[in-house]
Amino acid sequence: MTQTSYRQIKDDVRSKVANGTWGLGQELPKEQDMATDYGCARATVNRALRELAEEGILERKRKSGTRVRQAPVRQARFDIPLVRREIEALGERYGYRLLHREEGVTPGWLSARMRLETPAPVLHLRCLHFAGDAPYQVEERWINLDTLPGAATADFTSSGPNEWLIAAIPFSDVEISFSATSADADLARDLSCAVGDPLFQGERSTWFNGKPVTYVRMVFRRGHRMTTRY
Amino acid sequence: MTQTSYRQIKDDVRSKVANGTWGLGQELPKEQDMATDYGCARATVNRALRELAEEGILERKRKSGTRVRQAPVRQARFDIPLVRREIEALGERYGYRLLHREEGVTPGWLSARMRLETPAPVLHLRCLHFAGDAPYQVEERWINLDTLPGAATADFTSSGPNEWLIAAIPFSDVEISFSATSADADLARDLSCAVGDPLFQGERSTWFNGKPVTYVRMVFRRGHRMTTRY
DNA sequence: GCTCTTATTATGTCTATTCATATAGTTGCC
DNA sequence: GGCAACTATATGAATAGACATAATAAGAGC
Repeated sequence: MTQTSYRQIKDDVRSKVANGTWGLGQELPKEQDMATDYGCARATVNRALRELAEEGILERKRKSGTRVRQAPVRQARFDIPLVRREIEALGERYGYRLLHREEGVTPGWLSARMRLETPAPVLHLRCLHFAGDAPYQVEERWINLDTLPGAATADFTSSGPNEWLIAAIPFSDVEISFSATSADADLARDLSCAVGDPLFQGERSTWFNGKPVTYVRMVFRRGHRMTTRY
Repeated sequence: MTQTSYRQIKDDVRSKVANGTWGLGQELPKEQDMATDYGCARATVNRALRELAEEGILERKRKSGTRVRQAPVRQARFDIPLVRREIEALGERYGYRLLHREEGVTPGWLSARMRLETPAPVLHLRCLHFAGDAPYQVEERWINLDTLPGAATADFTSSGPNEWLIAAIPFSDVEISFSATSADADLARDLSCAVGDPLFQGERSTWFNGKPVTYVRMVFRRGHRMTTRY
């Protein structure tokens, strides 16, 4: 191959940063010079450097140039798939069960999470996702019936609300957060663990054009880890 | 402005997906057509769509075209800054204390985490990071002295190993994972919480050219959450 | 010395064109 | 029908050239 790929340049720059040829905070040659060195167009170098900057490795500023980031504010990317896929990716059989279903109005803490001014009618569901025969995740979900009245009549006994929601409504804003919690009596029973066991949990709120759609709390089985590499 | 920016196109496509104009799995017009519609070059549309695909909103395949992703395997990006920055970003005064320092060899579990064949000499540090006067994070770190002999003589009493490491060695491979743990007696004392409290923890291993550099376990104060929006 | 203005410059983006590459569809053979 | 070979096509990527923009550096005026 005679053409220089932006990938080659990325790899080259990355390794030069990794092996210390270009130390922290050091300024790189300007795009035009690198382009001449690599024997390619400036646009090609530009793309390579731009992507590396997005990955958090470089820092770029107009006029002042490109330099290696001082403090690696590196951002880790985690894939947040559907539970079903997550379990099937583990090579396990996916199973689902609806534990509880109830209509009501948003309690105070939920109104806050959903950024609601006044309480709204909600459908509350508690479901269990299995990996093989073992419980994998407890999903506790609230769906705003003002935004999605159809949820009241939907059947969640054989498949989870996630699948239904995806088909029912798009979303424009999402907030995800992860934290630790400990197993209360219900969680201990559903996830077959001991009361007080530390559990990893995720919470996600979604909005559509400013209107709250749903809030979900996903509590994973004991020992769950969310991992990424780069 | 008469020129069409790839940002405008991104926003437009994003909103069309968000408001349901283009439903899940639906195929978008081909690049060339969109370019004519927007009155811009195909490269501009290409950049917009490429970036949206990278964000997990679209799915692209040569010849078959571009479509809205069916299952939002959306990837959440979390910024993993230095603790110091994290705390200062909260508007709190950053504080640091070294709790423990010890040289030894890698125990079995650590060899596994570092993917070591045979045990290696390590420096073990336990540090505490403060937000204001309150403990914020316990950092338990092991540094491979085979890779970084200089760590043995470094002074970690006034500033954390992270700062030192960043200046001392670049890294090429990183593995991060998050999970839940519960407070043992030591953690309870250092983080001023009760024994058994659920705590959010992160672990990070780094390698440089295949050689293990360091492993760190960061246990956050009670109630810590890692959040992202998009 | 100090502030304001101006010129310079590196990155940011867009265009138009070209070639590369994966792959869905079609064709043709058995 | 089933399978291999071929073709058409949408995206992927590179090039050269142009202009935009932010920010530094230099200069003017006080």
